Amino acid sequence: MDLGERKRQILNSVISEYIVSAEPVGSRHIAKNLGLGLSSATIRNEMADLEEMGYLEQPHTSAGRVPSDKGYRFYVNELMSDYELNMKEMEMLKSMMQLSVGQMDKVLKTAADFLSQFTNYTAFMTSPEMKQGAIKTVELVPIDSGSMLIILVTNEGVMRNKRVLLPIQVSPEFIHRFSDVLKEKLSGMTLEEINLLKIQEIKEAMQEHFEILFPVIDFISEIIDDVRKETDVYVSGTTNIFNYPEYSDLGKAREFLEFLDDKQSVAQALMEPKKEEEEPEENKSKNKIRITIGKENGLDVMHSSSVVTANYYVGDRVMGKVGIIGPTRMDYSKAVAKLDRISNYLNKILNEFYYEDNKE
Amino acid sequence: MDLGERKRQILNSVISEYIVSAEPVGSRHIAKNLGLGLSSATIRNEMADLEEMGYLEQPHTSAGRVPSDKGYRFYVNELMSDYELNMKEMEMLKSMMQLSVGQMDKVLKTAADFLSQFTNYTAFMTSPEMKQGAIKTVELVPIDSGSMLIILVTNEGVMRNKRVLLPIQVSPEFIHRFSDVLKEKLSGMTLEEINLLKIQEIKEAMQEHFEILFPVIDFISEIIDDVRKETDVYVSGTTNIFNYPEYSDLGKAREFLEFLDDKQSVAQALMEPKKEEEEPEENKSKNKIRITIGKENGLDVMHSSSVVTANYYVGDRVMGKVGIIGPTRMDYSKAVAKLDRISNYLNKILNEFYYEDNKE
DNA sequence: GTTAGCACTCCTTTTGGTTGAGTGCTAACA
DNA sequence: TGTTAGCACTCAACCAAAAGGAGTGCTAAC
Repeated sequence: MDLGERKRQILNSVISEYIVSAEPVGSRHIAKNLGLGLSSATIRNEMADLEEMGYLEQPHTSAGRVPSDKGYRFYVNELMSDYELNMKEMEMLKSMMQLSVGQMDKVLKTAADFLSQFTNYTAFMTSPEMKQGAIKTVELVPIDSGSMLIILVTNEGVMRNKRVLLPIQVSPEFIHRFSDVLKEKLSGMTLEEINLLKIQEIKEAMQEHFEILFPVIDFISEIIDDVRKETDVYVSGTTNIFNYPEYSDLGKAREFLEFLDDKQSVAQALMEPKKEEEEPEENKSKNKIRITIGKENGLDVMHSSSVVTANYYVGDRVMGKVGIIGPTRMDYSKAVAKLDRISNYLNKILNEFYYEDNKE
Repeated sequence: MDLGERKRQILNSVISEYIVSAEPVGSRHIAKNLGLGLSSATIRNEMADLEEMGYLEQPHTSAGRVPSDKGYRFYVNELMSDYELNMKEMEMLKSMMQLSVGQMDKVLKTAADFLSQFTNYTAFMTSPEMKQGAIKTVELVPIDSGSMLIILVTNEGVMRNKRVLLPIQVSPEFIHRFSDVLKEKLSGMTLEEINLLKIQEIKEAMQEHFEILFPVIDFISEIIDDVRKETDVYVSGTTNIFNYPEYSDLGKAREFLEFLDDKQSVAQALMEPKKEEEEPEENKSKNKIRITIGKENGLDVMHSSSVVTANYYVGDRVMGKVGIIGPTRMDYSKAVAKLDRISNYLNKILNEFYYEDNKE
């Protein structure tokens, strides 16, 4: 259904205005603001039409109009213009780029922290998913006579370690030998590929102290399993929601913060639009940035919030998502622009630093 | 200054009542509630005295009385009775004890999460401080031709790792050899003890590829430094504050949540009463549980909150603090009892599992 | 098709009065 | 001298009514 130029302009104007003011916008305001020499009465008629079509809503009879989810959708897909970062924002961005790179988790967390400060919304970051769960390398490190450390580096550069109490006393030298055996036998394997045959192979190679093999295998599979199903979500800048009048009701704020505190459900909310193929093409914005508006989010708590996400990569494998959560009355244009910059930069760092792992 | 039995009883009654009701308590209520056959008028006189002495306050002329910080202090030190966990609470505690032990961070985080659920206040946990910063063991693990992992286990069982890009190509075998050298030379050392002589020793032992020594030393000191000054605080159950009317004002809630979000200042707030010796003995409760009430906390934001902390140990070295933060109108008796149980249990786990590291 | 005019709606804010819990003080009582 | 009944007073909290104002829909004229 096409809208006609004038209706588009009016809709655009209403939404843009509402995004900054958070107050229902009236016909008079639009009439003045919009350059067209139209009277408020004309605008009023058009707005009534837009409401009938579902793009606008009226909180009550004698109030101005407010965009509906459908209105925002249209705005995002058709009306919104690209936002250009201003000088100050460029400066901020630069300051982020000077952050040092260390462990991957830290890079990701720092990026999320920055994102929340930069956009003034709540930012999130899902931790790398280990889809295939292949082992890059395993290492055993003796700590003392009774315990050792298992270190496991996966395909995607994720690292985990776990301390294991030894069922029997073995020498450090033995642990080193054992470590070498494991490394040789398990490197490149996925969890599925570690079967009885493989275990037999390892057993033969280690010659003695078989008793410690099973606990080790146990721990390895546990670790991989952990990492694999770990729906870890890091959320930053939760208190930013206090900047927006939509959360000025204590109940609302509470509900939302409790939701954000429950990593489990945040993860769920973010994972939801996984049915990528079913989703209409128009819901995607350029550069793989995806916007989910209001009720498009499954969870009830999210019905008056929007989510803007981007993926991050190592090589060309999707590792996880970065994004922001804010009220549906979000400045989508700015949000997209900022997230775009940051995710690009993040990809750059990750690939410079971790790409090695995924070569070959 | 002694109070006399009756005043003590009345003060106790007022505070106990206020802790559950959060409403200013009036003379009439106390007259009825307290078994003594006194009229409200008498109570009124006594309460006026208590106010004059600074134990009680009046929000406004025609309201009941509310305890002051001084009142709470007196209550905590002199009046409060030990709280006995009831059946349901015992059950909960048991369920916590079944949690599996894995990496130390996780144990600590889980304990904090549990603590917040158990007490219904906000819980915190400071990460292990590495006071001496001695190296337990160092291990280098080749990842690929261009990089390796440095793993460092400290005295207290804290583990860190960092990936290092290699300035030159070296064989995995070399890295192993190098690893053995480092382990031999550095185990048990503190950062201060790694001096030029030591470095020379290592250099001699490694024979070739000296170029990679310095980056490694660099990283080691960086890691130790990181760990040492890392004022990491983990906060759990922030949204619990919504259960208490003192935060039912949006501004208050916001202020407090923003404070909790800023790990830096939380750390500061918790570290403050470090001048242990100066502190009057009475501020300490039995079993090393420390209570800081209202304005006793340095930071402004904390002026209407109280903090209850305990230390946790490995061996008999203090590793960090666990505790809870709540309104000054906190149920101190319950809070102390619960924290006591949990910190004891935590110590048990930590010592069973990590004590090895600190033997010898 | 556009617009001026006007009655109408309904939220928001203000105002003022009422209620009730609780106090301090005084005077009488044991 | 300590305790108590009585009473005037204070002040937050609640409620209802009134005023204000932004914005609409509709009608009639341009």
